[in-house]
Amino acid sequence: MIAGMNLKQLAKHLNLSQTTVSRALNGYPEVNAETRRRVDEVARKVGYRPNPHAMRLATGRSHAIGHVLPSDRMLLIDPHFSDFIAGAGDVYSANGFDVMLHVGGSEDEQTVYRRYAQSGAVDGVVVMGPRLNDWRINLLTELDLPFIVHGRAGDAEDGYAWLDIDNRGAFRQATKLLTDLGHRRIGLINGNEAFTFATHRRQGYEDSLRAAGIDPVPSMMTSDAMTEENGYRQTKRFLASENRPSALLFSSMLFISGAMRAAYELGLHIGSDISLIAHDDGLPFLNAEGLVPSLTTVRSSIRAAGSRVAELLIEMINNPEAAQPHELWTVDLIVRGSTGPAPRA
Amino acid sequence: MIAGMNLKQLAKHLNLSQTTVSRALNGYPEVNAETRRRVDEVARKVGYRPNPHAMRLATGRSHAIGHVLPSDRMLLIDPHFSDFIAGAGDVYSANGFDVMLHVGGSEDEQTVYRRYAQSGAVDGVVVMGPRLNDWRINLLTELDLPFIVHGRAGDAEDGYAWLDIDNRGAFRQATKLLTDLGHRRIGLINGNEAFTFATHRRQGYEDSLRAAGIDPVPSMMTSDAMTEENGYRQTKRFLASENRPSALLFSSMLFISGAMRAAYELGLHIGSDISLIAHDDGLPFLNAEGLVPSLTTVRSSIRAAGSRVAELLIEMINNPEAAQPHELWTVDLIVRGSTGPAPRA
DNA sequence: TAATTCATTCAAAGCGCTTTGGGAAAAATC
DNA sequence: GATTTTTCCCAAAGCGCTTTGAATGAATTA
Repeated sequence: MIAGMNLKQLAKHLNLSQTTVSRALNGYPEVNAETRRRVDEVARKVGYRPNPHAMRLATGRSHAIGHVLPSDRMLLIDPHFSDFIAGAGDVYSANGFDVMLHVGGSEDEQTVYRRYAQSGAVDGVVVMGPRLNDWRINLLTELDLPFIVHGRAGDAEDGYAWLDIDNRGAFRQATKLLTDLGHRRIGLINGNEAFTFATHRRQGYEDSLRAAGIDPVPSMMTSDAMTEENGYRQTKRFLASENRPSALLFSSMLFISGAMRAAYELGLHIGSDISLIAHDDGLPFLNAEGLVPSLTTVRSSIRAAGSRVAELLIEMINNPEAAQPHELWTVDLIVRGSTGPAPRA
Repeated sequence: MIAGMNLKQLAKHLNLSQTTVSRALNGYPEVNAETRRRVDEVARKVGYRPNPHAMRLATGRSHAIGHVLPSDRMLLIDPHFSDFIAGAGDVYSANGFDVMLHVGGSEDEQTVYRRYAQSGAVDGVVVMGPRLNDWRINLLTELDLPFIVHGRAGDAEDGYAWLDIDNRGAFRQATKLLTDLGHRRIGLINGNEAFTFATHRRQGYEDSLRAAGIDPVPSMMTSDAMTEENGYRQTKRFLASENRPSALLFSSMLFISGAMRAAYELGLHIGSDISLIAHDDGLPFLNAEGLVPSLTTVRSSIRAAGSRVAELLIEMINNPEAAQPHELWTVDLIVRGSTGPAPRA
């Protein structure tokens, strides 16, 4: 294990040219099997590591993936992000990719993308938390920087790569469970509907209401940052209103503890007086099954999505000709103890 | 705005040598004021951006900071991390630094650090979630890679740069508040004590118990992953035990909603039957003030710590001769509604 | 006026890698 | 046996920047 060993030295050490060593190391065919073996062996023995900057300069490829998080968009700098990146990170490093993270700062988000594209600082980027007709998609397309969207940016689903969960279907299922149980007044405590995932969830909710002959009304829906406090406040508001809902649907587990507190405070029994369903991203510190009563959820691991998004992006980078991937993941409804038949009026 | 403009072209465009242009752009003194002005102007006009890889290769400096997160150490891949990085990220990008994030993957953590050091992939690293006598400190010192620890690794506080909050003092204060209020049976629901922050908190708790003439006993302490579920379980266990504590101290807000649920379930009134204090890292989705009753906390923003850690590290990188920074932040005790006098036995 | 110094600028040599364009020996073809 | 291919390897150019070592003319000093 020699510290600052570089190609030149390694080549001299082997009595070979840099060219041959480089080729041997990078798996090019025009090198004798025995030579390659020797090179590999010695390289390993001396702990040779190509200098990444030199490699990048020479190849123009950075072996890095960009994640850009605006700091004003607080909703992303949140636990969902770390779980997503935990999933993606595994795949990145398994494939020799680094993550370039850019958070907030003075430089405007658009400039960051332009810089990435022009300088080749990253080989691709992941777009998280897309909004309706997100401008990033146009920009990145124009810049010709490979990217994949976690989620979708609206109705036009072609023209860019994405992986999304079926939020609409999930909330359709969840709502249907409730209507099937006889609930007629069902409140939706949604995330910020500037994000498409939230509007999709509302649509699913409305779909099933209509299918059950119920008119969706705005007074039964809220759209807000996903925090414990909002969960508490909105739940309390709903449950304290006259003609209160008998069931509530939440866009995030982050709402739930607040919601449960509100129910406790009002002396309502969860699962009978009031039914609760939440979307569960599988955040490790918030376990739906461990709640009392255990929580009925529509569940899809955001971490798994992170891994898969990473895989797809790397494939796109390695094979730019291939078709843009589009993956829509179905979401499982897991019925647990927090849902029950609608109480008789 | 010309796309692929490089130094050579820019120099030709200006009728100057690359040398002069480079120097002008980088603020070296040996260039005429008027020339510099011209260079700056034209560079801006054509949108010239130096190729970072070339820059890195030439200077050996990467302008990047490494954050390495082992995926097995789940406690770090959690909301605390994203808030920390949100704070740090602002500072990084304001100073032209990128974040290299490495999460899990097959490559072992030590190898990643070695690679970073040898290849100059990063100019420095941030060590998060230190344990007692954390091996990373020795390794990084040996590798001569600038680093700063968020937290401390044990008793020897010299020999490495760190920024920590006064966890011991914080829990001393919190515990003292409780003993002053007459509480004698105080439970500690701590994070995993493999991490130094948690042991420091226990020490603070024990300090104040002793000061009040109370013997700390293991049966009044737990040490566990900071999840909602553990908060619920441990609280319930404590409160259901005979001779139950009249006050509980929590190492994280993540425990709290679970704890409050447990109290509600047992019909205990928070703030009178049972007093609660938690450490509050200022996670945006979990607001102590918004709870009902509002929660007494010891509070220190992890996001602010992130910014400051970033600043310090950048200073260290820019000025390697300077003394290693050590910052110990005091923590504020904020008394709110969840604490009250001990109930008469 | 001659000898120094200063202020600017430049050409050229790296940084450590990949890749192009040969080239010599060995193997295959005629 | 002569010619063509193949196999394997190399020298050198290039990626886009920084930095060293000189060179020029102007300004200063003696």
